[in-house]
Amino acid sequence: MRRNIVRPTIKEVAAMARVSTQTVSRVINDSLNVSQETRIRVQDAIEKLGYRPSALARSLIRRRSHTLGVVTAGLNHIGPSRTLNGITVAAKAAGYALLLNELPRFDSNDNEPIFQALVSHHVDGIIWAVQEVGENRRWMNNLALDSEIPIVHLTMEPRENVSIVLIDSYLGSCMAMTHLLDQGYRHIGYISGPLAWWEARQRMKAWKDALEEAGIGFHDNFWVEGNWSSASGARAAGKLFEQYPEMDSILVANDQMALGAMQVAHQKELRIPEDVGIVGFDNIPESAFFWPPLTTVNHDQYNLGKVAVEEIIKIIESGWDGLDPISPKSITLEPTLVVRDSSLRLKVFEQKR
Amino acid sequence: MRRNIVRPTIKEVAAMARVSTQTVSRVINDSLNVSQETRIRVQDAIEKLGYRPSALARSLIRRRSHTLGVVTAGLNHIGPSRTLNGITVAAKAAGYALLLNELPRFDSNDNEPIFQALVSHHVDGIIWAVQEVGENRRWMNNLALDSEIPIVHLTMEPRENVSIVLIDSYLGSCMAMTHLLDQGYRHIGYISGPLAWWEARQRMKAWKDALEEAGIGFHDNFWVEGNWSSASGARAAGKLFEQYPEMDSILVANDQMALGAMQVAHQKELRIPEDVGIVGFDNIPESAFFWPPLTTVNHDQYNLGKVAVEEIIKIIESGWDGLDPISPKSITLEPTLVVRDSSLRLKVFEQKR
DNA sequence: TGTTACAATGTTATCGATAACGAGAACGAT
DNA sequence: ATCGTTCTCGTTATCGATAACATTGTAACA
Repeated sequence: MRRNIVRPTIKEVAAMARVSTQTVSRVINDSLNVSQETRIRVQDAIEKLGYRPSALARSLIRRRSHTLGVVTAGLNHIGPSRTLNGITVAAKAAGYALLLNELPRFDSNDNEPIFQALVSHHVDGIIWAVQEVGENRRWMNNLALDSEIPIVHLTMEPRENVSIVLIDSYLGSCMAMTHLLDQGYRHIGYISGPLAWWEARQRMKAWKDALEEAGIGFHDNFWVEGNWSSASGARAAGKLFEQYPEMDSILVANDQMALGAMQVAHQKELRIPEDVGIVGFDNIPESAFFWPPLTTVNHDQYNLGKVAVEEIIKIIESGWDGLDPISPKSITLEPTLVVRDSSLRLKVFEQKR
Repeated sequence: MRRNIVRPTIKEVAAMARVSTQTVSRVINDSLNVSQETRIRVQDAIEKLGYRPSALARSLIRRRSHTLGVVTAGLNHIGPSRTLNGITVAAKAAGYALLLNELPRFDSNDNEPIFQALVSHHVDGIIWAVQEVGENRRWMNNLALDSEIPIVHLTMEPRENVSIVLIDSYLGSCMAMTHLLDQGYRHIGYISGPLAWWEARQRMKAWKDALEEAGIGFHDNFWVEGNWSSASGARAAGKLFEQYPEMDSILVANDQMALGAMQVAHQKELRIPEDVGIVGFDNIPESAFFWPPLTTVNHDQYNLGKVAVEEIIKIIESGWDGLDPISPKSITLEPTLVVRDSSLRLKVFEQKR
């Protein structure tokens, strides 16, 4: 019953225009060697039938799909979905379709099936938009390096012979620390993301290094590990206030945990930023409306996705045009610091004077 | 230089196993009529060559792609991406691939190109995961109704002969209003989403109806229109406090705007919930950690996506198996109310006693 | 013993397009 | 008049697989 109305194929167009399918193909591909007369006849037929070429058939014969595979994880979090947003926009601008895959967990390492699925769809390139967590890059050793299909990875530790795009989290944390020290905070606690995450380790290392450099030194009581969620941020803050009573500020590895920490501070009737300064990381849109507004490191995940697409398309098209192959490299994007009230202790003091 | 390592095809497997390609095809498709001996020889060859069938070639000959087109918008917002999350999980469970498309704006109506692109990729079905906003469903009149390809729409006004999955926002607002009235609030202001959105109109209508029903009545001073952002929520709350001084509570059409409203309340040194109760909508994960924690309507967008996929697969497979076609219908999911401190005025009064 | 049935396999056509090659016409050069 | 070019268009092979049909061999049955 269904499928009465079948999409017209190139054959029907050819029949209607009384030419061969090859000539129709020439018309839709803007080949020069078609007479004006014939071209118009074919275009009329196309118009009348509502014909659109099949991307599938084209991909097969041209051995080029103009499709990118995207592998992501945790789309229920805002970070990965902002990156995906950047990917969709850049892909559309470049005329590529996207085949989307989401891993069940961030640290999933059983990725050969996904890889195979993408290959079987003849994608021209793959964007592996999954953070490096635990052992979730081990599959690369067996598989991808000798693969003929280009891959760009997001947010993983730079390696030889791999294309990577990432945001410099270490730098972001440094900027946050400089700011806190400038504001006169000296007892700066830290709430980390899960240390299985490469990026969490980067962010934490910068905090530690900055403490050492400032001559403050480091102690295990100064920090607690969370799991990125607001709930874990709240728990971590609770522990920190207990184990580090002199603490006058907290650097937090993401905004959600910072929100949890702020809630705890409110419950303890501590004033932010006078009694405790708070700085987050990521600059989620809501953070400007936390109470008080949160100082945070702006981490442009949209742009991360966009740059990754641009890079992989460069790689694909260079290979296709027979140009010199682009050698794999890491591209590092820089974060910026967004200063808001949650850490502006000096401003409050001034106002009180 | 690149593409030395070409994927093996069924022909190479056939050659290595000394059988016809048809027999290889039988083996990979678990056909019964293959001798044990041959089957093993073929499987060995497959193994040795690392052969995987081409999804592209299969889609073409089988006239079935096992691919769904997904059209979304605003992936930088958490709502759409949670829905997408549900879509990816359900699609993977059912063995379908996803072709992703993101509209440049929520109210984009120039959708024929996107539709054509999906059709040209031979998707088996389309999930139109874009809210109904402004005129963004007008394209359906021209195009989709006589199309042979099944479509499921998310969150749009129920219509005849269209498959729709939606969450009952009207009901959600009603639940919120009942709760506020129970808590003794009588001057309930409203911050709406942009009224070009069908869902925003639903949410608002329930507020209005509940006011009338409670005998409180309605005045234009009682509400302000926002644009879903926290910033607009803050602006709206500012206006409301001015134009509606007796206001003792605000129902807000989403959590982000509620956050903005709470910030304004803090700035005015109003106590929440004693001086002003606040209820949001959506239950974003952060809302449990606002200060105070936000009462809100839980809107399961993950499930929305999941149900949509299950529904479209039912439709696709019924058509494919020649079963009775499933007639288009609306599926309505129910929200729930999550009560937290921002609206619990009675509890605070009790504690003070 | 011939007929039938079925299991196991191969051959050819097909999905919807393009690549590769070829052929006729028009034209100018020799 | 012959030849080579160029333009226009058609024919055949191909991408990587499966559908549809054909063929062979063997066991079972009348």
